[in-house]
Amino acid sequence: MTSTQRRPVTMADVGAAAGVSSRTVSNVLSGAKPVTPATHAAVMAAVRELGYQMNVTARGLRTGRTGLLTVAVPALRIDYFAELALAAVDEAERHGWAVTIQQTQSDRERERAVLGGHDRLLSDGLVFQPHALGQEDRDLLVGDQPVVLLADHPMHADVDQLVLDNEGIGHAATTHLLERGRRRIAMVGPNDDPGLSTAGAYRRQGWSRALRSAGLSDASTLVVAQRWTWDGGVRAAEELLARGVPFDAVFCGNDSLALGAVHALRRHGLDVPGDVAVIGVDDVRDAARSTPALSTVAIDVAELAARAVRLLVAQIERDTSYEGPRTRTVEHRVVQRETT
Amino acid sequence: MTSTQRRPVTMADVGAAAGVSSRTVSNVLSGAKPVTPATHAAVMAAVRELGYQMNVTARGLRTGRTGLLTVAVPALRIDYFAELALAAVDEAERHGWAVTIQQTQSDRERERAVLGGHDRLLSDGLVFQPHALGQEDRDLLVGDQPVVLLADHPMHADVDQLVLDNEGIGHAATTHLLERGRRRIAMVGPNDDPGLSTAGAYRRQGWSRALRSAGLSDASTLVVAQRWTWDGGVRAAEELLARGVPFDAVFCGNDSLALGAVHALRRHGLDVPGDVAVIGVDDVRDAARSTPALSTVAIDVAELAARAVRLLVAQIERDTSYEGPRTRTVEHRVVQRETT
DNA sequence: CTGAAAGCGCTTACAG
DNA sequence: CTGAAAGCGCTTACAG
Repeated sequence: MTSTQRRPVTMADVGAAAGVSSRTVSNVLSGAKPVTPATHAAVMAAVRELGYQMNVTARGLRTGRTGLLTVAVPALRIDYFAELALAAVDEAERHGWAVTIQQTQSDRERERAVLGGHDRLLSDGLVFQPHALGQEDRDLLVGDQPVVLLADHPMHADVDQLVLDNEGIGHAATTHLLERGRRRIAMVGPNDDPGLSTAGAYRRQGWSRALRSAGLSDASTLVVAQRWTWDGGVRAAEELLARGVPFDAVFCGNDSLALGAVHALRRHGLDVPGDVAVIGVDDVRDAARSTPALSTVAIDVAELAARAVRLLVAQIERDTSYEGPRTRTVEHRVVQRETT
Repeated sequence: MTSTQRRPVTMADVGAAAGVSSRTVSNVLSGAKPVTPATHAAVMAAVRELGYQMNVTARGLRTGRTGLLTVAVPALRIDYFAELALAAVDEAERHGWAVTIQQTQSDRERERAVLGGHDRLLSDGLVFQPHALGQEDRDLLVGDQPVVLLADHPMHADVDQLVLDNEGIGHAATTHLLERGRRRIAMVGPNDDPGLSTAGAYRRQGWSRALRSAGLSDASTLVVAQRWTWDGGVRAAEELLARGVPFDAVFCGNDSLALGAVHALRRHGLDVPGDVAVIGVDDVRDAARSTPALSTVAIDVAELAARAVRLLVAQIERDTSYEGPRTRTVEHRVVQRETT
């Protein structure tokens, strides 16, 4: 007995059934060239009859397009990146593209591999949030692959990048706390690894500047959170409490940290914002949903992801609206809710 | 002036530079056949020299494998599906596969297209959570494409499926509320569209059975939530309050609904669980994080997604551990937190 | 408007 | 252990 595994139906098979060549089948299915109504009908009938499905890999080899976009982020465990990735999927679908998601785990080698690894990616373009990449890796950013960079600071003038004003974000958050009458404003976030977490470093600079402008100092209330997650926020708040240094507000590097910190502070019997005000950054979905609702410096992640996808698609399709590589600044705004 | 667009480097180019044929380059890079150390070194040097990157589309056409898995879910806006999709990405990466995510928006045509659309998908297999598919579509489930189904009820004996015991889940949740002394137990969830939300219909049956066993009736406290989202939960709770029918507990079809319901109940001055106990289903990440922490019937989504991916990979790779299509039941367990 | 043929860049039996 | 050649299933100049 031989295997019953049937050979997939090809365009040639459809053509044979319809009495035309595979070229005509291709023209009917792609709409690239006009065909007579009779031919069109015959081809479509054969397609249905044989249950033909186009081999998109073969089309991809021939056209150089796969219809796939890659979104590469540090880690999906972090709410911000999860929302970013999912919003990108959503927007891409709206434009007829599919998305594959890659996690780099903030590993430099993996980030380098995403940009120009051993294999050329199956996808036609890349939305990429680097984290561990250094100045030495700049050259990789301008490869043959269409790229839109989501970065903490400008990385390369010849690449499309959407850049956050992180110093401004830190300053805005801290200024908000000062305006609410707080004077002992702790910060949770910045990693001590100089190569990593540049967002944290810039946000910290903004925090320092706001404090200095108000004639305040800061050194004793900076807490390092190795991971910018909810659990990291819990641990950071506990460390802050354990130190015994008084504080009446906490500026957290992102909302995940802030939500974890609020949780931990309340578990320890503190009132938020009565005893301690807390503000985060990002405005992830949970920020508005949590009780008390979290004040934050909002970045519209969904809009950011959508912009990145639209920009990438324009670049790939050489849309007339595409005006070459640009560095664009992403908006942010303070959203006051219940924790400040 | 001609365009400076350079032709991509091919295996033949690498072979020419290394003084071997493309076949040998292929063998070196894939490791399919052994090569002498000298040849290996020469090829790798040429690869580095020329900056060669394999065209994976061409490899895909030849081998019939793309290294891509598709995960198709109703909508990423629903936390459960978002977690499912992201957990699948995570597990797939661990096995060396990439994932593309598709949203069907619970649209029957889109669900049919995912199974056997006009185009054969670029991916090698499918993890699929159907929602709008009916009995008439059963045949599509057994196409040429490797599939693992995540279903609300058994759909086809010849397909790998991981099935929830939804009646049991409804019964467990309601029994838990009864054990906590509740007697007027509302339910939020089931859609009135008979074709949709079979999960809700089965969970409702379990709720009814538990109430009947306790000698209680239910009819007046069933609320339909058109969308199983946080907003839907807010609206459902408000509708329940507006009716004026007394209730001391709410069983919600999922956690998103439950979290929204808790939020709305508290906004209306009710104490949870003092006045009203609330339980959901799924145990999404927010359930444990919210204040008060949400009691729920936990389904380990991450483990479910990981199991589905492992099963699919085994099926695709014809792993010896793969034992043919099976219907497996997914575990659930009541997790009591603060809302009950 | 349509056919016959070349070619996209790989992998893999066929020889040696 | 390696080379020369066929072929995966499409699209697209080249003819007619």
